[in-house]
Amino acid sequence: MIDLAILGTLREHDRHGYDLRKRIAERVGIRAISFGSLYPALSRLEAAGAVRTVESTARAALPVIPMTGSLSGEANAFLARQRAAATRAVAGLARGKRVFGITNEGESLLQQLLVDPATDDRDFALKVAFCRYLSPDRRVALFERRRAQLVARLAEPVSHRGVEDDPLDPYLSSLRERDRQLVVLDLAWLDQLITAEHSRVGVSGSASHGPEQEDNP
Amino acid sequence: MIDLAILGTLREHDRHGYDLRKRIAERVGIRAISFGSLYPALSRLEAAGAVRTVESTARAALPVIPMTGSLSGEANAFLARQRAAATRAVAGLARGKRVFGITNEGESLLQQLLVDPATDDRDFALKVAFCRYLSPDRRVALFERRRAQLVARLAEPVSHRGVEDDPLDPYLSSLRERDRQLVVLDLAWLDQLITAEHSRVGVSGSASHGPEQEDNP
DNA sequence: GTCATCATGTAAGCCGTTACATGATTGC
DNA sequence: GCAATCATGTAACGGCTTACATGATGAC
Repeated sequence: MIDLAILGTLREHDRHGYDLRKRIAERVGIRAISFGSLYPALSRLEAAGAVRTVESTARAALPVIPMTGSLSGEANAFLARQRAAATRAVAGLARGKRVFGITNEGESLLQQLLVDPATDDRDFALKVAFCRYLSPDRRVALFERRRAQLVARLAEPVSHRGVEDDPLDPYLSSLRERDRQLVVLDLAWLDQLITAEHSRVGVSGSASHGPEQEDNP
Repeated sequence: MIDLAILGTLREHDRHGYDLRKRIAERVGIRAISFGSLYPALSRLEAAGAVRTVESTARAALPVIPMTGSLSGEANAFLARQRAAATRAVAGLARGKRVFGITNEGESLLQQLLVDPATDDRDFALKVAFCRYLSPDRRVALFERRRAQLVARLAEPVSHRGVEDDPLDPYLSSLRERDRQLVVLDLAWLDQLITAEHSRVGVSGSASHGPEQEDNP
C-alpha cells in the first residue's frame, strides 16, 4: 500500500523522503503517511532493488572504498552505501539528504501492485491515483473488475437482512441504506471512468473489437 | 473499535463469543472480525470489569475454592475463574462455552466510546450502528459534530488543489471529485438523521432554542 | 547566534490479521 | 462412530502510528 504510493509518486520523478510525503498527501488526497513508516519503507524498497539513491549529501568521514573491480559497479556501490549508512546510524553521525529514484525493477513492481486483484478493496482509490501508468487495456480491466465486485455486493445483501425475527432499528437501516448508496455512487463513478477510457481511444480506434487474439485463434 | 462492537452487541443481550461474531457481522454489515482479536478482547474487557461471564459450561476437574468470605463474592469468583482458565489453558484441557454479559461499568464504557470525538473518523459508522443506546441529545450532538467535520472538509480543498504548475491528470481529478461526492452523500445522510431525530421528539420539544447557556452569560 | 523548518531515522506500541491447536456437539 | 459445525483460544506476524532523537539549512 505504502509501496504503491511511493513507487507511483517516484515514477513521476525523483524525490527525497520528506518531499515524497508531502507530494503523496497533496496529490492522492490521503492524510500524510508517517515518517515512521515512510523511511523504513524506502529502505526496504531500496534493499529490494525497486528504488535507488540517486543523489546523497551524506558528508565525508565515510570510508572511501576503492573499486575492487570484480563486483558489478552498482552492487558494490550499493553495499558501500549500506555499510556507510549503518556506520552513521550507530555512531549517531550526520545523515545526508537522499534523493530516491525508481529502478526498472521498481517500475515492474509498480505494475504488479496496480494489477494485483487481492488488494482491490483496500487500495482501489490508490490504484486509480496511479493508473495512468497502466496500459489502457489493463486500466480498463482494473475498472471492470472492481465494477463486477461492487455489482456482486449490491446483489447479495437480501440474504442477511432479515435473518430471523428482529427488524433493524432506524439507525441500522439508515446505515445500510447509506452503504448501498456509497456502492451505487462508486458504480456510477466507475462507469464514467470506463466510458471515458473508451472514448479516449475513440470509436475510430483500431482496438474496438478483438485487438488481441484470444488464446484460441 | 472492537470494544464498541462487542459492548454494543452485548447490550442487546448476552451472547457467547462465536455467536457475538456472527451477530456483529450480520448487523453492522462489517466483514466478520477474527477470533484472534475477538477472544482476547473479551478477556481484556472482562479483566477491566466491562463484561462478565454469565454462564459457563467449563467442566469439572477445576479446583473448587471454598469462599473465604472476606472478599466480595463477585471478585472472589472472578479470580477463581481466571485461575481455572489459566490452569485449563496450560494443561490444554477442555474449555467450556462461555456466555458473556455487559456490566454497569461496561455500559458506561459503551457510552464513553460512543461519545468520544477522537474516534469519529474511523468509527463513525459503528457509532451510528449503536447510537440507539445514546440519549437523544447526545445522539444529535454526535451527528452534528460529524456534520461540522464534513462541512469543514468540503470547505478546504481549494488550498492544495493547484499547488504549483502541475494540473491533475484525469484520473486524479476524477478521484477528487468522487471523494467530494462521498462527503456530499454523507452530509445528506447526516441531515436526514438529524431531521428524523428532531421530528422524533417533535417540534414541541422544549430544547429548541438555547437549552444551555454559553460560557459568557 | 538562534529559531523555525527541513530532513532522516529508531523504538515502542496498537490493533488487527492469519495460521494453528484443541475440544464439544449434533446429525446421520 | 464419524463428519461437519460449533466453540475457544494461542502465537506469530503485518502495517501502520506516535514519540523520540538527531542533525542540516536558511532567515533574521
